[in-house]
Amino acid sequence: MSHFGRSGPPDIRDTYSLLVLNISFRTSADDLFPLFDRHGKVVDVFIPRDRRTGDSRGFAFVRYKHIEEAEKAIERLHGRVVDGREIMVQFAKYGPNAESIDRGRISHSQDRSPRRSSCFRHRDNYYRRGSRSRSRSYSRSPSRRSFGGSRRDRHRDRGSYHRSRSRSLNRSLSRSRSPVRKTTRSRSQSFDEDRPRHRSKDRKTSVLAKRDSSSPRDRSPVLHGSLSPAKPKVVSPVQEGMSRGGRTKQQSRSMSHSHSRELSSRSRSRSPNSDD
DNA sequence: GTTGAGCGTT
Repeated sequence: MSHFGRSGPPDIRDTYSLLVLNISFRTSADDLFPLFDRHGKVVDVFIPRDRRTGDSRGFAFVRYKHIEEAEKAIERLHGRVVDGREIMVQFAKYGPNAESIDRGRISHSQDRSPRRSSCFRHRDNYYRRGSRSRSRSYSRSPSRRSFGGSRRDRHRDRGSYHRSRSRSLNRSLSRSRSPVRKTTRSRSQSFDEDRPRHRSKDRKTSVLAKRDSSSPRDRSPVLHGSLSPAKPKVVSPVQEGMSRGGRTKQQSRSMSHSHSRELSSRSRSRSPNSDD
């Protein structure tokens, strides 16, 4: 969806597309439009969003009708601080169909691209399908003529092409590793395998259930909270008891049920290891 | 209140 509320891109024939990087996650197309429209006729402003969360992905596309206006906008707005962040403005190298485009120019020669299949287009599918091909699989033309290539290339060559949008999820998962896994793994496998399944399912449903944000500015932090480890409150005292007492996890599990019931029914003020 | 490499749409 574009800034003008239509479905899909507007008349993009012979427009010049600028990629605006490093915008704030709170910056909306309405913020960028007046800024860029001062330097020429802006045909469209589009901020790609994460399809699941709806969050901005931190960059935008601004389309101009004339190339000289686009160039002027680059000169004037590159490095400008918008919403607290120094934006980078450059010609887009790829069109909406991941075609290589010339200085951001979008002509009508993008009927269909054999390089991509539609199921691979969306970023959500990249990391799910390919083990390592979840990054842009479309061929990048080496003609990076515009400025700013060196900085971004440095970032890319740093081996950080794992920058998929699931970074917060990765952080959460890496943080959620509990030291409990160190204990005896005799019959604890069923327990160890059960817990993450429950959690991931709960997380998924909660994310889907809470996807209700209408405008980006009204975004509620509950989204990120649901993506966080989100360990159940009742499990923390049980985990403490497990790691300290060193009892088997089956026992702990059966106890955790009764404990959680007790703790929820009673005033929870009891110490979890009061049964020693 | 929150992240920060990078190229796109109901």
